[in-house]
Amino acid sequence: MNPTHSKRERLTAAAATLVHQKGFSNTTLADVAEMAKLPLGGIYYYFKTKDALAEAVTERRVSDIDALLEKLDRLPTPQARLKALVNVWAEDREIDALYGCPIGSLCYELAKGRGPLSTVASRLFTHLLAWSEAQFGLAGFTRKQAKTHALHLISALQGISLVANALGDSDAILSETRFLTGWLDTLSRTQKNGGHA
Amino acid sequence: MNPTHSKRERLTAAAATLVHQKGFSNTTLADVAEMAKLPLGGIYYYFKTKDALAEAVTERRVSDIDALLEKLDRLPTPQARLKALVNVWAEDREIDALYGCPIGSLCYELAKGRGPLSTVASRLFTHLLAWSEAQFGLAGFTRKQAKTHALHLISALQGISLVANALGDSDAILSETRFLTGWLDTLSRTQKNGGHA
DNA sequence: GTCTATATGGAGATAGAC
DNA sequence: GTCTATCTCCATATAGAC
Repeated sequence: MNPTHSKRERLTAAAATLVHQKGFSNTTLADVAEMAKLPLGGIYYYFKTKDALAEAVTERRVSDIDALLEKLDRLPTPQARLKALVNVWAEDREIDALYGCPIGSLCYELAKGRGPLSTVASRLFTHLLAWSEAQFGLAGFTRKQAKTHALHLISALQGISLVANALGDSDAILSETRFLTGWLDTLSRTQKNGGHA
Repeated sequence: MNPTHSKRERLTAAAATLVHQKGFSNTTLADVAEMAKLPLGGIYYYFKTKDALAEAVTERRVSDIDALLEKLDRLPTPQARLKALVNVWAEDREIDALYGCPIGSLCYELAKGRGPLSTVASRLFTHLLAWSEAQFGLAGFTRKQAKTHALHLISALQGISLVANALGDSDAILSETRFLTGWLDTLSRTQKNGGHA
């Protein structure tokens, strides 16, 4: 509605895309302005500094995660939800092999040197981990087991994105997501009271 | 011996440390010169460009990996070697939680945008994966299983480094390395002809 | 609110004395 | 081979007209 919000939205969207593809340091405000079809100086009405733009991009990623998890919450069982999360990586394998996971690569870059920004970035993982941990809990695992399994799952997804990106090989992601799906199945079978949400 | 090599060595060592701590983009040649106790201009006698320095850092990491794997090769069984690899991450957990895995964070950064440099960086993972795959093969797995397991292992180690770095939590690395060690034990037990190198 | 023009600083890279 | 001084470019950021 408000044209102000529309431009701000275009800026964060353009920045999110460019940061994913080229990294934050390699992305110039001129790049962002061009993709958002705004003059360079126009950015500063919406964002005082480049770091403020990075923060907006991070917030946007947090929203993406929250929206995804809400969608997954509609599935009937925790096992189905966890497998659906894994499946998101399988579906995004081509773009992740090209540019890495948008969350992981952002966190890794923002963690270097910048104090305040890295704090915001860490929220991306606390959300994912808390949700996964909750699912494992609902599936009947103890709190400790749920925590360990959630950490393993999210780490594996982040790691395969990084490795596949380094190798430029999207099939690696497919291999690992199949492995993780199998692991989740095995866990369900091992459980006594297997997964009634 | 040659004082030239000594300075070149000091430069790559300083660059490797700084790139790990602050990232490649955030590291200036002035930083490197200062840490290596050389004047800024002196760098250009050894490295024509900043990218050439990045390449030297990457080569250095490749050497580190090769030396590590050679050391692990002296262990009696493939299971012992794989568990020892995991243990390296457990031992390095404090520094990895602070700055991320030196290999993974370097690859992620160099993969963004730079064509030629990312190729060199990918060698870091091809070495690690080939070695791990060989160990799983020696442990009695089929080629396909060995490939899958190697990818899972290296991904998990990379992923936990990334997540622990984002959270600033070295205990996360400890949790995951314990999990992986347990997984390797389970694999051995599942195998019929368990692991005679 | 939006745009143009410009200031400022910093980082990579070079020239050239020694 | 080594060091000092400097150049140039470019990216962030600002000033100020409209």
